[in-house]
Order: sequence, then structure tokens, then C-alpha cells
Amino acid sequence: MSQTVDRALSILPLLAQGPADLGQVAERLGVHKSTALRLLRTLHEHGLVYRQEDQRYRLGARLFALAQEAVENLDVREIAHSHLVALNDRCGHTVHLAVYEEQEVLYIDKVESRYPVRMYSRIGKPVAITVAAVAKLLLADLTEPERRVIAEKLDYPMYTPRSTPDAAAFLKELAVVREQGWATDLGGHEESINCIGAPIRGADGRVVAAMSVSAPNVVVTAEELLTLLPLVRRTADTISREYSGTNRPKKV
Amino acid sequence: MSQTVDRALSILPLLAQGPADLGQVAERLGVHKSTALRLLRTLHEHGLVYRQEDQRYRLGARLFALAQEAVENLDVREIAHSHLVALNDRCGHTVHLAVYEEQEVLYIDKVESRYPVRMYSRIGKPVAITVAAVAKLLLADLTEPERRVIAEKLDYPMYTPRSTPDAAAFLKELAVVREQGWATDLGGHEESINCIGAPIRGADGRVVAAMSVSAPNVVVTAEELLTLLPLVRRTADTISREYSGTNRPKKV
DNA sequence: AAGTTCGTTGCAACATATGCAACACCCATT
DNA sequence: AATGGGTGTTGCATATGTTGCAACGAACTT
Repeated sequence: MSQTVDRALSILPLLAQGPADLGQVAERLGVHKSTALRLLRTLHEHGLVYRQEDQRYRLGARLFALAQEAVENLDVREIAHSHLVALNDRCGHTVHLAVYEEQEVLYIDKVESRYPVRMYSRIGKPVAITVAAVAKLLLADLTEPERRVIAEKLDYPMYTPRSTPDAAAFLKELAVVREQGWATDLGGHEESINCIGAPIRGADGRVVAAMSVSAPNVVVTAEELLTLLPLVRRTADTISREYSGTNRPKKV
Repeated sequence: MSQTVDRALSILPLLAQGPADLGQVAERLGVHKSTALRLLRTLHEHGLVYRQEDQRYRLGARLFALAQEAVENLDVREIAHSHLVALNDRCGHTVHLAVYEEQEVLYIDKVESRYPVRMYSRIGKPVAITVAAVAKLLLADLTEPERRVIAEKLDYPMYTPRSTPDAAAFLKELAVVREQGWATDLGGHEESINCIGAPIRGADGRVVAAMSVSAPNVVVTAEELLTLLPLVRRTADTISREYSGTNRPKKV
């Protein structure tokens, strides 16, 4: 690995927390100010870092543009998008698409609910991994040891009384999800919001993404939401087939 | 500047266009494969780059997380957000917040319309700079030479017949906007969508952000939308005052 | 006007990144 | 099976590029 690059990249998460001046960056990086300056300059040239009027640095615009471009070029997303929109047309609720990557689950697409009550979520935002239906689906597909390692490492914030309380409960839930091929989140993240989700699989059968439909209690009860399950699963299967078509089975 | 970092960062926009394998990266970077490998590895360690199953590299999840965190920590956004929501409550239309940075204009917040017809835009997405109301507001505040330089450099895509056709027209429009203190986009980006916008100013009077309200013809006519102008301007002014309060005038 | 703090530059010493060549691996071909 | 082209990967010697220092400059405070 490259030390210089390593240091430069360490600046990014540091600035993500908020603007910082040269001295602070140098200190938190453990290098001389002049070194930090040159690194920041390079980052600046690439637009990843921006220098505001008060001379302090913060993350730059190109970072957003990059993230944006990247997410739009994801194969699954491209294929899934129109199906998600169609699903939203039929049921009216918020539809999410998420992927798992290096211990994180994140939304890569979202179609907003037709109803005025909206959920707080955003593309690129890390998902509440211990409770979200999509997270359960994605993690349930990992191997047993992988699941255990991750489950141990996670925090289990009690967003609501119905949140997953600990690793044991989470692993149990993952087993259920794995078994049944779909997942729910009934008020585990926000008291009044329920979700149902289904996995999207590649040609080799592995789960490559997960989708979910979310709706608040005030619009439909959990029971009513569950009646949509067949529709959601059908949509996910359709996307799976289309995705498998473009991505031939891996020859491993 | 640092050559190593420079090379490493050059990989990002390259991958933004789509996944690439080691050889391709090395070639487009003009370096030896082994060098490219080490750079990619470092990027990978920081989560900026992800290695998919077919061994090819693409941009990684942390990039989104970073962008997300950064945008949430922007002072203007934090202050403006509740006001944008309140405005949306009153008028029901889509509300945008945007900033200018290094020749680019981008959305940093958005409150979705209550109506089913939605606009395609996304936080972090570069704005259609030659036609959007927010872009006009932000650029209008630059100095005359700056405006000219940028106007010359831009492309003028004719999204619709009402799009800004060329640099001359754009500069003229900017002058008008600068004079009147508000801006519109009447079908210049999408035929059936109109926007009105107002600037948010810092304590020194400079425009730090711009906000806009967008609505499709099918919901309200352009004339009706314009009746919201006082409300939009008042909201922008309120945000300006609050923002100026936290960011004392620069002593230059 | 003197003193502090912060960003910036030139330079010499050294650590680090570089390209090479050889290796290991997978898949396709014969 | 064996061969060959295509990957990605490793160790190593060279020299290039990065580092920290110290000194400078600018802006703000006292």
C-alpha cells in the first residue's frame, strides 16, 4: 500500500465530520503541516476537498458527483429501476433498493411514496442494519461464519421496543429470513413504519440486492401491507431474471 | 502536489464511468500494472473502491457515506432545512436548496412535492446550470469577469425550446436576476416544469446558497406559481438572517 | 508597534513509490 | 492432458518523490 495515498485518504473521513483547518488536519494525521498542505492541495485539485472562505477545508463537490455517477452506473440499479417505479405505481408506497458491500448495507435507489407521510432515508445513506428488511435479506445470504462475525461486531440500537435487541436475536432472525425468502421490519426502526422486502438474486443464486416496500401505520396496517408480499416477491423475481440474463453465471 | 496521490485520485473519475480491471486502470493511468495495483489496494482499504466478483474494480460504498455525511454537515443546509420543510407544507411543491462550488452548482437538499408528479433531481446531482433558477441566482452573484469566463466555458444544451441558447443570453439573464434578486426557470429544463427561486445571503451580503420551488404545469400555471414569489423570498430572507447570525461577518 | 497564529516555500536527507522481471493462476484451445 | 494467452501478484534494486525542518510572510490581536 501507498503511505502517501493512505494519509491523503485519511483526510476525507476526518473532514466528513466537519470543516477543519490545516493545523487540525496535520495534527490528526500526525504529520508536519507542510505535508498536510500538499496532500490537501492534491485533494483540492481533484475537487474532493473544498476550501471555504475562512480558509478551512471541507469535502468538495466532486465527491457528490462521483458518488452520484457511480450509483447510476450500478447494473442492478439500472435494471431494477423501472420495476421499482412500476411497483410504486401499483401500491403507492415508498420502494427501496439496497446492496451489501464490505460490512455495510446501503440504499442505492428509492421511489418516494405517493402519500404525504414520508420516511426519512436517502440514497447513499447507510441502512439501519440490524432492523431494516433489506439488511436482513442481504446479510441472511452470507455464509454462517460471516453472519456470526458481523452480528457480533454490530451495535444494536433500540430505535423502538421492537428493534432487534442483540446478536443472538439477529442471527435467529437471519435464519428465518434465509429460510422463508423474504423479510419484514415491523416497527423496528420507526414505531409507526412497517416494511416488507424480497431478495434479488444473480444467476448463481446469490443475493445481489434487496428491495422493500415501506408504509406507515396511518396508511395501511401491517396486515394489509403483508398482502402485498406476493407482488413484491414477484417483482424481485422479475428483476432477478432480467439481471441474471445480463450477468452470465460466474465460471468459478 | 503529490504525484502518488494525484495518480490514485485519477482512478476515481475513471471508475465512475464504469467498472474496469487492473490492466485498463494501469493503461489509462499510464503506469505499470503493479503500481496501479498498489494504488487500487490503498483505495480499497479506505473503501473508496470495491472489487466485484469478476475481479473488476468499481467505486465503493464509503464514497456514498462520505458524501452523505458531508452534505448533512453543511451549515447552510442545517439551518435551511426546517424552513424548506415549512415552505413545502404551505405550498406542497418540490423545494430545492443548492450551492455553487468551483464552477459547479449542486443540490444539497430537496423536499419532495406532495403531488404525484415528481421532478427528476437528486441531492448531489449537478444542476442543469444554464437554465435552473438556483444556478442563475448563484452565478449572478459572481463578479462580472467570473461570470463571463464561466458563461463562455459552458455548453448550452437545448433541453426545450425555452432553454438558454448561448453565453450572451445567459449573461443577460444573469444581469436581470442580479438586478431583481430572484430568478425563474419557465420550462427551460423540462417543458412542463416551472421554478421560482430566491438567494440566501451570508452576513457580508454574498450569496451562499439558493432555493427554489418547482411545480409542473399540470398542477399550477406559471402565473399561479409566481404568486408564491413573496413567500419564497421571505423564506430565503429568514434563512439568510439566521445563517448570518451564526456566521459572523468576515473581517477582510 | 510588537507579538501570535496560521499558511506557505525551498531545500537536503531519506524513505517510498516505481518499473522490471519472474511467478502463479485461470480459462480456452488443441 | 498439455500448451498458450490472458489475468493478477510478489520481491527487489534503483532513483524518484515525499518528508520534516526552518525560515518567511501575512493577517489578526494586544
